[in-house]
Amino acid sequence: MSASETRAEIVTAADVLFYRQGYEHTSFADIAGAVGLSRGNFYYHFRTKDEILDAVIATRLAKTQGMLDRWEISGGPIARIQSFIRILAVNRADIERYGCPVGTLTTELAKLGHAAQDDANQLFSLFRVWLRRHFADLGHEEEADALALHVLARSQGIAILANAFQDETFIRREVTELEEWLATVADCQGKLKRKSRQHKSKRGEE
Amino acid sequence: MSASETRAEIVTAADVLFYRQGYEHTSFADIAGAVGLSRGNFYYHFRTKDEILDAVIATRLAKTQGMLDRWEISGGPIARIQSFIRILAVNRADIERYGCPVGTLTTELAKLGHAAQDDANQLFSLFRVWLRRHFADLGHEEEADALALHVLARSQGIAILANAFQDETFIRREVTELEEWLATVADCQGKLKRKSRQHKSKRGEE
DNA sequence: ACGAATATAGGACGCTTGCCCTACATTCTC
DNA sequence: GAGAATGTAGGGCAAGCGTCCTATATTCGT
Repeated sequence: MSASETRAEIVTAADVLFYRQGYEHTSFADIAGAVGLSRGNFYYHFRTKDEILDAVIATRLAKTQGMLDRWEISGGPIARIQSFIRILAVNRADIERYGCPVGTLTTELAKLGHAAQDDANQLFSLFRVWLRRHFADLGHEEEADALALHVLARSQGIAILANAFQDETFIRREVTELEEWLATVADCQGKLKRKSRQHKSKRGEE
Repeated sequence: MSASETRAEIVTAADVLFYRQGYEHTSFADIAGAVGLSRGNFYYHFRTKDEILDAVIATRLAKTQGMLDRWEISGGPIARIQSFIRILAVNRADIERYGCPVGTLTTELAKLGHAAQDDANQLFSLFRVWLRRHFADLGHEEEADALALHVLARSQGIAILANAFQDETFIRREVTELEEWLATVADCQGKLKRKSRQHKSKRGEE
């Protein structure tokens, strides 16, 4: 098997293991075993555990960016922000069992004081600037960043409690509430727009 | 030094270390070193690491209960719920550095599949039923639990992002928003009560 | 077809972990 | 003040960790 294929397999396996068991609690042997490799061969592809973590974070960043791009091909800012909110409902089962992949990783790395902490935070930043842009498109230029952080925080909180209490109806209810909140924010924008016509009208909604 | 004193010192040291470094990342030697004990002596007081964790959780439960009781000696339900919300502001520095003690512990134990997971969740439950009771006192009997979980989730989300981004103004802003939200919930109760003596009232907020 | 590059296997290192034991010091009891 | 209970120290265990090395397969360019 080609080196890049094996490497990709390792990263994929490490990705899911880091998610389910945590970074520190996952050993070289765990990953090697999951891929079906010897530890020696493993070392041929990754010299240190940190290297694997870097690779995992890199692919997560790429996959996340891809997802955000996909959300952008159709619909307006409201629909796009909704797509974000709905990950909670879509990935409900995983979140109940393992929590949010982004939140749990950054939390763990923060406690470990790990060097890759900043890289992991980039995952949050990816969502943050994406959401911020769409809130700005809704006419909330000034509070765009605060709104983005607000949505992120709400999602993270939902994930944590869903994980702790394994409560499906809780997730559904909170997602609905968050969508209602978004609607009021979007509505507020409508009023503002009617007052003072925004400069760039690159909307596509309503 | 008496056995119970040493034991208490160990638990205190373990408590803060588990909070700052995480449970798994904290070793016997770390705790023993923090208290200034030999590993041998340590074993005299605690045979296993799980035993220490249980003791730590127990004291956290007791301390939390004590705090909730203290919040109850004065003020009405609104002020009490506000007390809860304000822990975020009060413990701002620690939360930025180490996250929420409850949230990070339950998250970690969930990933580890640790036996004490349920005990740690009791910490959440403590807050949950306490908040629920006070929301019920506000006239929101039916949605009391949902409202309690909502506040809990919001707090957790704020803690996570504050920890990731180390952003002080973010915490302050979100705390203010959460307090405003509480005011609308409380306000809604006032109207409802005037209308139909605090019963059969759906839809609490907004 | 053959040497070179690539890929895999398995063992071994030094260290740390949680855990356990035994020997010594201290304190308390009578 | 002798002896029992309590507390402390330090060493040592097997297992697992991340890391590294070397020997062997496999693939590939020419």
